[in-house]
Amino acid sequence: MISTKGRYALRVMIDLSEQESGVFIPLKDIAERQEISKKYLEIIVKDLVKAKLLKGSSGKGGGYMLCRKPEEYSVGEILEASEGSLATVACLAAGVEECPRAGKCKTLPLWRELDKLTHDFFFSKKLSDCI
Amino acid sequence: MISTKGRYALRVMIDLSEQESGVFIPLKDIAERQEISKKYLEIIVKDLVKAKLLKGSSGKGGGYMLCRKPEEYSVGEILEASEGSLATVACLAAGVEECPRAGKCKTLPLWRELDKLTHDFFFSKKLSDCI
DNA sequence: TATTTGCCTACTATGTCAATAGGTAAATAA
DNA sequence: TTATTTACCTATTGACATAGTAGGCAAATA
Repeated sequence: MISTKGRYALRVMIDLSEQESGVFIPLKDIAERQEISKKYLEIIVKDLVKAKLLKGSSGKGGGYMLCRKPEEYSVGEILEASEGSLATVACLAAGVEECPRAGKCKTLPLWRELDKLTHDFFFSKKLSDCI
Repeated sequence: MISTKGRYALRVMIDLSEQESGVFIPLKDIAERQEISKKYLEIIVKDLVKAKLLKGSSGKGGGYMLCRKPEEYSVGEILEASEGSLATVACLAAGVEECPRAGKCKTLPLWRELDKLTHDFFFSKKLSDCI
């Protein structure tokens, strides 16, 4: 289940794609257009900046700006930056030591298949496909 | 993210598929084979019984039994019975009033597409495919 | 009647989600 | 220089879900 963090992150990125490129857009404006609390968005854009998907500038005339063109972002990397992991089951999340039952687990192949399906979906989809 | 409830439910159903059909299998045996706490499994099989995927019988010689042949169960109905909903985003969960932004939401088509993708995956996959 | 099994209610510890609150730092314009 | 605007930082909170545990009652069989 994709949480509000991931969904809002995607909406922020889409919102920025629709604004004039090359200028910093204040978070306040994005929050108003998207009808999302600015305070909460601060948390979300922080992750996006950390992942180098956005850059921010303080002070008057500041705000946030895309680092690349919309067609150069995959939806997957945006969601991964905000959600942390897109794994569909805990056993397949990155940085988790392998389950001792993995060898005999009858369900693992199913989860791997699902994981690949959603991963391919998210990473083939571009931000520009959402405008 | 599929939780332990759904994952364990599937393992119980697979386990039963591998036992002699037509006889009741005690939950204690399933719990030992699957290395899952019997107490926790009680909660899980209760949902499966309620959804008519399993039938239970009390007393000596009792236990749980499949209601149909393994090829007649989809993985989707098993997961839905234990997880409650397989919706990938809150906005698409059953019984939720439509978001007021639905008409102009740029992300909704993406979530619908994802939801269809996973739904089709889960419901085309049969229990017999997991043995 | 004893034993085995399912079935029922209640409880709990931990963590995540979805925010809110209240500041500091940086940049610009008057 | 000063006021204003903006990002950026840490901390806190209430509600809920997750992943179980505990202890018993009811039913069926040997």
